[in-house]
Amino acid sequence: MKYDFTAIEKKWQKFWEDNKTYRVDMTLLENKLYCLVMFLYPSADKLHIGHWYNFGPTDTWARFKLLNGFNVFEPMGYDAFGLPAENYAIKTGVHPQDSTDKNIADIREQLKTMGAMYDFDHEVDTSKPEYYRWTQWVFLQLYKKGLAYRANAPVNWCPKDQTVLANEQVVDGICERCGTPVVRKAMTQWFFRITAYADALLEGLDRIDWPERTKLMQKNWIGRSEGVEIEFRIADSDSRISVFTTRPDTLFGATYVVLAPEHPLVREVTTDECKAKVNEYVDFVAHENEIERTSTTKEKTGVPTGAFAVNPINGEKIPIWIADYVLGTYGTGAVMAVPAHDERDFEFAVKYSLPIRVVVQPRDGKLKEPLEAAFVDEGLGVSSGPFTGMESTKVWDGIANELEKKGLGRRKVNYRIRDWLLSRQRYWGAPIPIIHCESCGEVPVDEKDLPVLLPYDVEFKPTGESPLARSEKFVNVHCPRCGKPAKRDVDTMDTFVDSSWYFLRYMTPHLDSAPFDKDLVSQWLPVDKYVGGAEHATMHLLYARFIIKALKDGGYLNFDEPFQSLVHQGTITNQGAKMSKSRGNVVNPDQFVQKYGGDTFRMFLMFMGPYNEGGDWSDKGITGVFRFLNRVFELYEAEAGRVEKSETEHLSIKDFNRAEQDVYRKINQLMKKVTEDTENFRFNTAIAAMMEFLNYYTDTLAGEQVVSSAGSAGPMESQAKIDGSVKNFVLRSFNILLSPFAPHISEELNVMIGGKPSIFRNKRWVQFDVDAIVEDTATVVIQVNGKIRSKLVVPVDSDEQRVKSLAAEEPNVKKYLDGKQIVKAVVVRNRLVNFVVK
RNA sequence: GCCGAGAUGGCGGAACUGGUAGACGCACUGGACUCAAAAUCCAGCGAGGCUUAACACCUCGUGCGGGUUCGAUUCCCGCUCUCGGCACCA
Repeated sequence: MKYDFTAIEKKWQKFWEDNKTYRVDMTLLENKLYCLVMFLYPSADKLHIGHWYNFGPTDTWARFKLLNGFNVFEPMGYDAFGLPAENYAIKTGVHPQDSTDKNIADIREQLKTMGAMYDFDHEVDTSKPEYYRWTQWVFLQLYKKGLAYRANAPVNWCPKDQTVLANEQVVDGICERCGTPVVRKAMTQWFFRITAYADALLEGLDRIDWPERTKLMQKNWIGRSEGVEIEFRIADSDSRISVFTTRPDTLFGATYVVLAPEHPLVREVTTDECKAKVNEYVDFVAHENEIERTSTTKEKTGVPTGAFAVNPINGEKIPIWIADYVLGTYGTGAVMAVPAHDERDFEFAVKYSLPIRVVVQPRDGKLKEPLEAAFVDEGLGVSSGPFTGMESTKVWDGIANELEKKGLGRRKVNYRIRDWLLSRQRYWGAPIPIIHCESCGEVPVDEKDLPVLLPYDVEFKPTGESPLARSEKFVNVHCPRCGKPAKRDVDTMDTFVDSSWYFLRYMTPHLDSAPFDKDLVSQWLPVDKYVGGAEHATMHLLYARFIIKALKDGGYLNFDEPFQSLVHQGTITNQGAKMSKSRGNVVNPDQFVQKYGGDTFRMFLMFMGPYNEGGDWSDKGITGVFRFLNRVFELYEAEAGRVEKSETEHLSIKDFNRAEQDVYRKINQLMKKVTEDTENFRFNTAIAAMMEFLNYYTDTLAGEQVVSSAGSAGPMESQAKIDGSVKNFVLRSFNILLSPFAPHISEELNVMIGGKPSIFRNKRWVQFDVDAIVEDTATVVIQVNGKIRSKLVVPVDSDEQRVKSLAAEEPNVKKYLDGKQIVKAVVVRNRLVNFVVK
């Protein structure tokens, strides 16, 4: 019989479903293990290779842990709100809810062909009222704690599409959909105060097992910097300009002050003579679009205001400029410029002939003046009043102390991270549960009145305002506080809010009385292993950490880091580009499942290379995995009749002949290798080792055939003959090793050799025999002056002197030693001998 | 520009703490089976040289240039290129 993967896979998928094989008893907490993949966006493209690459190997790992006795919970769900469904609706008129529901139904069927351990009774769907009701609840908890607020803020606006864009839709300052440059437009928006958690988010990184580069990305994104906020008095005025600097040690070198063009003091300080130029410039900057404004390659521009500021450390009067290289949104929106020690100030000062004054010299030598570039390192203070001659760090503290004493400055920590703008002027999302009342102002919807239902019948074509604003039924309500007519907030929430807490909902997806079961969540969380793409490093992974911390502070959770251990699968590209529908290079996994089966396909994805590296897609090589499974199937089919069909098999190692010892050692080595590799997501090498073993084992059996058919007596026969008990052991062990990788075929093989289904109910991983792994011979490499001249097979741990003299006797070694003087001989036990000769 | 990761045969990739580079697989070549093909099986497969009766043997070889070491894909210094992130954050 041939390996009929289609029949086998169908059969076992049905078996698993009928027997609820993967149902998890949530109340069994011993050895609990929460294995999570980032849930999926149910697009019309359905599952692509990238999903399989994320989910398949993770399922292998989860099965491996299950067989090792863990009570593994591996759920799947749908991040169903979001822009693509809405854009699709705008284009085709199909309502997002209809297309989403259909996509989910299709995708669920596709998921089943993968053979993963999902219990579909635990699915979550963020677009269903039973879910988003609680997303709104999350919003209200943050609102109650003052962590959600409304403010006027610039948003990304596409003038062509007449719509607000999410940050993810703006690629290099261009609207992802139509290619028009995005402009900034001020609108009143909702924010989460993630900045209040900046330090907590940094601190938590030290406690979690995440890829270092991801932690570093978050660290950089948060961008904590310690500095001093310094007050510059404005000459002939009572006003002051506050600047933030991380280099107060260079304060003596400040030769001008720069305000951001949108700084509130600009109008106040500008002198009459400069007014025209300044207004013109402010206007010019306001019309720059996002790319122009933030481009680092663009030449800096600016104009003087005519006013002067007084340096608080030495009373010097220095000019105040405005320039586009100072951001209104960071620090105080104003900087002190120290051209000698800051690259940007240097560039600007050179362009506008502003003075450049060196106040830090390198410890070894002097800077050549005029400077060719800013000297930004630390060193020794010069021309710095009482601080001259001191180390930069000393000057830093000295000046900071001095300013604090005089009340002209204070130490301050600034962050690069901004508050999370979460409102979207879009339809397909969870409505923000706020009511605006003329007399009461902002009124949160009462929790018992949740969910605020998203109306189905809404015109969602973009016009620049939120589609919900056009639904009178939705908008017009009575104020819950005073009863007067009021209006609902018409914005919806960023889908990253939905995905910031979904993993709490999986335990009890249909719970009606609360967002999650506090007891279950406190016992199953944090997630033990989270697997998903690195592209979420500074978005979803940061947002979720923040929401969890906020909920913990609200008293709802007993942990503050949601994902204890994180793994990123690599990205699968196609011809070097990310797969996406717009590029038309998406590869559909179904064709491979049809041609080779789900087992082969998921195994091939694991065999391609290191899991965290991904790579460019090519189906070259899938035949190798397919052949492997075919050969495995044939081996079991051929051997099934010849092995003992009992599960309790005691091996009497003492009686092993040479061939049996070899086989036993190799299978034990394999157990160790596959166990360690799978644990650490090194699937490719685990599979290679299984292939290697299969090659070895079929060769061995072939040798046995030759000997027995020849019928010759003597030592050869006794060496090659392998007892049924050993074969039985090999087949059982090998199948267990294979089962997390190719679950369908393994269930089938298990039955063929007399096992009871299901492997994943029996939960028995292999236990390797430590003593059996050790080789009894070693190949020692013999080098002369580091070049390999011969090899020697010796018993393990042979006497060094003996190995050395044996080595020297090797003909090809002797050749190189003759007539030379042996200066030294390096002997590494069981590995090599290196003669150093002159 | 800054931060991070990486570069190994025709291709994907192996190589434990510095110790046989190229495991495993693909592709390719030759052979067996077949009327033929597919599938399968066997053998070969980094480059070059020498001897080819054969086993061997020799030189070079892990992006480039140096260094440390008896010995470097592995460690150090300096480059080049590729990928990912950030984008004037003072």
